[in-house]
Amino acid sequence: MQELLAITRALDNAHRLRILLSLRGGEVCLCQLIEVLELAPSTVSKHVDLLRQAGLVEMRKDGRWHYYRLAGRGASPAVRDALRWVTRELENEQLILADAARLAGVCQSPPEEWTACYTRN
Amino acid sequence: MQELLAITRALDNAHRLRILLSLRGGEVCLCQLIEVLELAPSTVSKHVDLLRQAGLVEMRKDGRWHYYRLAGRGASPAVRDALRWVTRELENEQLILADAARLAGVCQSPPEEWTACYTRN
DNA sequence: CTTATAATTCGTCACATCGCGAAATAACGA
DNA sequence: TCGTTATTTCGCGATGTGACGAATTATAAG
Repeated sequence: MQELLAITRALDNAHRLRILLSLRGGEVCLCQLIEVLELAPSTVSKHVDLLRQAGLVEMRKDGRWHYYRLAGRGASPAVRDALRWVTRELENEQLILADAARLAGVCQSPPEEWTACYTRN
Repeated sequence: MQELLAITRALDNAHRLRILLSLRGGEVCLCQLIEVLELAPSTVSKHVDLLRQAGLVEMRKDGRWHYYRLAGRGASPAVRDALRWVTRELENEQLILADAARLAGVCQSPPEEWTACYTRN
């Protein structure tokens, strides 16, 4: 019960759903998610942490950057079903398609070549 | 997106999950759910209303009694997947089994033959 | 060592949620 | 009609959530 509630709680927020759908294509670092969602860094950090607590997302640190990805083979059935469910439901949503387009722009160049996250506008 | 959020919001509460699992076997009226959950009538009423708004349960009025059941053939894919998901995840939970046992006791006799809901203790 | 950048933690504020009891509503029965 | 029972609505209080900015930490670059 606790595991399922952690998952439903994590899924009960539009921004967190958008994060999950943004991770369909593979790893994305936090600063890229900030760009996509247009939220404060601290806010996005808390969102991904909640997704991680629910087991929906995994993290990898590479220097300054923290890369997030959808939970993989090791995930529980509850998590895998949840990810399939939300992906199937939302992948054709207008907002999700727009996020994907924006993310594609942000991912043109790797973060090393960016100008700074917070100083850009 | 709005439909999915209504569902995840409805699923993000232990009492509402217990209500859904209590409806696996068919129609149950509100006063029986009150017995199972041991919550105030107004509280349970609000919970089932939220489940109904999300499309997860349907209602039928029969005199004084309001009978609730899981959404059926007419339900959207999102709803049907959600119900399959939570049912599969929880049907073997300790608490859910206990609820089922209590509900079986409450359903021995139809509500017409009960002593009053709120005067019993 | 100093600076800059990515990310997190912390404190705060506005607002939503969940529980309850009291009161209102609906429907049956005497 | 009047009382009883089932349900809903309303208002309240305690608690949780989601947003932000400021301060802190970690790592890389100069």
